[in-house]
Amino acid sequence: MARRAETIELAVLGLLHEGPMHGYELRKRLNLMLGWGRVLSYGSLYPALKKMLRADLIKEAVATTTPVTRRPRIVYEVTAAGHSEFERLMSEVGPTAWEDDNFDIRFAFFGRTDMEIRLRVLEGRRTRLQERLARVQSDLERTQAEVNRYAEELQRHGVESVEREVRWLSELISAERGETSPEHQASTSTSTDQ
Amino acid sequence: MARRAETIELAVLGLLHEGPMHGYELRKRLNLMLGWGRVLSYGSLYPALKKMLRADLIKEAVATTTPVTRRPRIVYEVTAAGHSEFERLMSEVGPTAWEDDNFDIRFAFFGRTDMEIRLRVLEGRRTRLQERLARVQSDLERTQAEVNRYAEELQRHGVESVEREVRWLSELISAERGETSPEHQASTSTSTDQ
DNA sequence: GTTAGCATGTAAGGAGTTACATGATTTT
DNA sequence: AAAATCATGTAACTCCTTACATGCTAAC
Repeated sequence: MARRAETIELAVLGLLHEGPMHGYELRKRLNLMLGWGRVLSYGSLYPALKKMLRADLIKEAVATTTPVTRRPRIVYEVTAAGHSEFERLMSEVGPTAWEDDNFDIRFAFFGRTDMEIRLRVLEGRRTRLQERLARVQSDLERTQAEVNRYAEELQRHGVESVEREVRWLSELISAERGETSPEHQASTSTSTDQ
Repeated sequence: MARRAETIELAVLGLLHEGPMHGYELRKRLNLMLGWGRVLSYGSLYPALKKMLRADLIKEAVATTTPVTRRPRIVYEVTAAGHSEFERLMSEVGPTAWEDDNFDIRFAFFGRTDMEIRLRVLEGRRTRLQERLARVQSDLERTQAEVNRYAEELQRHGVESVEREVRWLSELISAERGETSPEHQASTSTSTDQ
């Protein structure tokens, strides 16, 4: 269960919000968006689209810009029900929102949620990562395992990566709180730890 | 297929090399080792152990240190065949060795391979990540997608993370080559796939 | 004219999680 | 005494990837 089915649903709904799209394009955009790891396969996307069609979350539409010469492509757009579903999914706060695979796609569509939700999700994720760090720390203490040089280096790099993400989240959180205007730049060098 | 079956096999073989262990402990050690993401469930580990038993890669052994009072635990140790299999898996160079999920566990057991193999795997992974960066770069150029602020920030953070891992790999490669200088050079050539 | 990319699907199968079952031992 | 953790499994189910199948279109 690398990604829960809901994640791809949310992603499709979110992307389709930008305008009608067909499957192939949807896949490209998705892989660009969260392509830091596995890519989504057609065998996964097309059935998902069919399922969403049946659930009336999306509907087929005519590709207006398609020249007559081109093979007719099936273009999807969001229905009213799909829009509600998107809103519902995006306003979820709780583990599902900040677990590894779900967080990214939610974050990408943060522009369409309230700041209150954004803050809760960002803080939730940060807490999650900090718990993870604490757990590894305590596990390491009680395990007298003869760790070799490489395993140790891997551990160190892992910890550093997570700590880095925690700092990133902290910066985003203070940015959210600091500026009420949505026009601020996120890449400030505020070194607010945690 | 978050992790290919071979990965858990390699991990078990590698851990068992440190001495006999039972399932529960194996799982804990494994999750500590690569716990930056999903944890391995029992429903996954125990069947894998059974399968490895049948394949004669591991065998049950008596838990020598178990007090009589304790419930007898099934302790596994590596067979000769298991040892060969470990060697075989560890000397693989090629995509399977440097894909996301496989790389970590291989790296953790680097202490038990030749430097030649280590260098090839490290370089292979670095090339992989660099290709990924290049691909995202070029995809971004040809996509005029109206990326919102948050999606952009996510992208930026992703790129930075990968770039960071590339630097890490470069440092490790230099270290392997005996160049103990903390600074890494951009020199590289070997990217031959296999 | 042939390769590469566009475009849409289906079927089989693998891998692994969740939930279920059960019970011992240690810690609070 | 209760709660946590140790300890070992199985069955059902979900999700996803791989491989297959098909055909168009742009570029070289």
